Amino acid sequence: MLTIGTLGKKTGTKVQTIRYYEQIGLMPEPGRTEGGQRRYGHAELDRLAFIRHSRQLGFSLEAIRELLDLSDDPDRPCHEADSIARRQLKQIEQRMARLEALRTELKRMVRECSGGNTSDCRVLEVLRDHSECLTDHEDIGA
Amino acid sequence: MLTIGTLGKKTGTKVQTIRYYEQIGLMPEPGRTEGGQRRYGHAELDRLAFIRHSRQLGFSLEAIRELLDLSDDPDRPCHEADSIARRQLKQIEQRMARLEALRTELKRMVRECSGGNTSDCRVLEVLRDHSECLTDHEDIGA
DNA sequence: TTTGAACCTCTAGCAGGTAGAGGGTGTACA
DNA sequence: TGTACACCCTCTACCTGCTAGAGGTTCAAA
Repeated sequence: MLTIGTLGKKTGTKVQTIRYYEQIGLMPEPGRTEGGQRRYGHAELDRLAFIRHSRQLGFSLEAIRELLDLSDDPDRPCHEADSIARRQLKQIEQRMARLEALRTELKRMVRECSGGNTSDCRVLEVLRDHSECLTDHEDIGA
Repeated sequence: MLTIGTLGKKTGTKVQTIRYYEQIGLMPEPGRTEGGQRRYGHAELDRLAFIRHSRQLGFSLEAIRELLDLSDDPDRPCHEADSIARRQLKQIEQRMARLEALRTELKRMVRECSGGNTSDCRVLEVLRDHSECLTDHEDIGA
């Protein structure tokens, strides 16, 4: 039987985060000692490892919830899991494209910096003048 | 004199967001009509455009606060603004590298999906088994 | 003058946690 | 058996960067 702290160490998760996952129903309510402390078994360790790995791949908690539901039911067809993963891949590719555009603009800004005073700083100037901006950024999220 | 709605349209900012920027001290308290409605001039329009453009380049509100302080003082040396921009560029390059690694792993997952049942789904299997994971993801942020 | 779009404040909510207060538990060691 | 102290508990509030809605007021065109 594992304490919450041990579980946290084994999976690289903060104790508070494990309790948070329990609160939102992603982790089950574990058994308790007489004194009320949580004790976990292997099933919970596996489940938490699954969650953490999925988070590291950028899946949202909602997507992970779906994936966990799927993996609880071995007879459901695989394409649902596959399509969640594809969706995730697409999101990541979109984010990368966006970051690529930002990188180009920032590089240009930095390259053109004169090293003088802020009054003729290229960085500030570029930020002030949106019309020089080549990229169209619809939304701001990372 | 511009209403808050007009300012919002000109800069692509929601009205609530402008009020939020005022609340956190990023935008100044503007003049008001007798009835209490906000009215803006050109200085505020420029300032908001600066903020929005910086946000679109991924700068945090704190970084923008620094940049605005710098640009308010034309005699300060430029290298502070330059280093904020370089920091931002670095962050973006780190994020891109991270996303690149995730993309590789997700692509592998999706490619290997059998199309059968979840019981032998490659996607779920990979998520369950962290040891197959080639990348080391320190933190999860986007 | 009337209509109705746009404005006002205030509070609460989103993701995905993190931090701290104030107190209880479990166990190793003497 | 006592005691130290690391770890656990709940609860609440905070973080970023907004967004939504309730309930009410103002402005400007027709």
